[in-house]
Amino acid sequence: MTSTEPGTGRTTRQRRAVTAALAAADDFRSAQEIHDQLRTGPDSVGLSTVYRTLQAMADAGEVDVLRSEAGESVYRRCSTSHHHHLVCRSCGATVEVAGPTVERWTSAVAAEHGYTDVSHTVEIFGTCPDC
Amino acid sequence: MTSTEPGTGRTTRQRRAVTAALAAADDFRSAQEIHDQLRTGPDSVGLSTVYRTLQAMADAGEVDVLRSEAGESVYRRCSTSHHHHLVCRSCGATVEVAGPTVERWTSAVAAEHGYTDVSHTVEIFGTCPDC
DNA sequence: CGGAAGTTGACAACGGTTCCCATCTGGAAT
DNA sequence: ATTCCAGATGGGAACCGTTGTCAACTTCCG
Ligand SMILES: [Zn+2]
Ligand SMILES: [Zn+2]
Ligand SMILES: [Zn+2]
Ligand SMILES: [Zn+2]
Repeated sequence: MTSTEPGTGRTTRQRRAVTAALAAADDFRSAQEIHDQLRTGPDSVGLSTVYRTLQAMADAGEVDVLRSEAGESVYRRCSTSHHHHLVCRSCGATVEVAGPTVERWTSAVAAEHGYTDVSHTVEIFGTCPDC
Repeated sequence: MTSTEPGTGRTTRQRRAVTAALAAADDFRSAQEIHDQLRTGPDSVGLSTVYRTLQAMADAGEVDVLRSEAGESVYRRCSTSHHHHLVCRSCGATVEVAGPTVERWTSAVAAEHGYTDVSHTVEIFGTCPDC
């Protein structure tokens, strides 16, 4: 236990299908959306498996997860480095953004109040140029 | 329609109880926690009413709402000006934080990508000095 | 080829939230 | 103070995303 390489698990048709669906989309998708999309095609995948696969990918840091305003978890294939999201609230178009400014600010604020072991969530919502 | 003062509704024993419970707490509380707390006292309030009251207060901007990691909505009486939260992930102690730095950064990032009508969410988590 | 370990999926169970509606009540009008 | 009704309440059912269960199936090592 606590192995450094917990293993990526087996390569199955189902996992390939979920990964592909996520790679094809450029915005955030919910587990149910992915399940619906695959269900109509030749690579149907059970809902449980979609949830399991997405969760595993999230744990492995292969996808970013965030909660939609409606409370459901949505997933997106992202770069591996630390970043945040600028999301169009009308069409869902997403831009990855990063910068030392916000990282420094959160660290400084936490330190100022004596908080340690700091993490943060930052999301920006707006209307994109195409909307 | 679109009245400037939509009316605060009637003053009932139940709403007073929920408001008081929220005023007494200094950290974020869920609807069910408030319901449980009141249920054991002399001012019992139905769960539906707790939900309705909290939602109304949130809509009126009287309380801040955020989603716990477990997915439930938690509420807290806060100052009315725009701010964010520094929360201890062990004891829940909350500090309101505000500053032009992060506000400017989010605006700048959004503008840089042509996004308009911008809003943002920022939360900082850490371990407070007492933990 | 076995065959053990890992994976799948239909379905049940779960938990937070919302909906429904018969009943009750605050408070304005009289 | 009494009347009266729009507004408010609450118990339970419905809803919905998510997680658990477990027998059947698949991968892949030897
Ligand atoms: Zn991302
Ligand atoms: Zn960051
Ligand atoms: Zn606040
Ligand atoms: Zn802000």
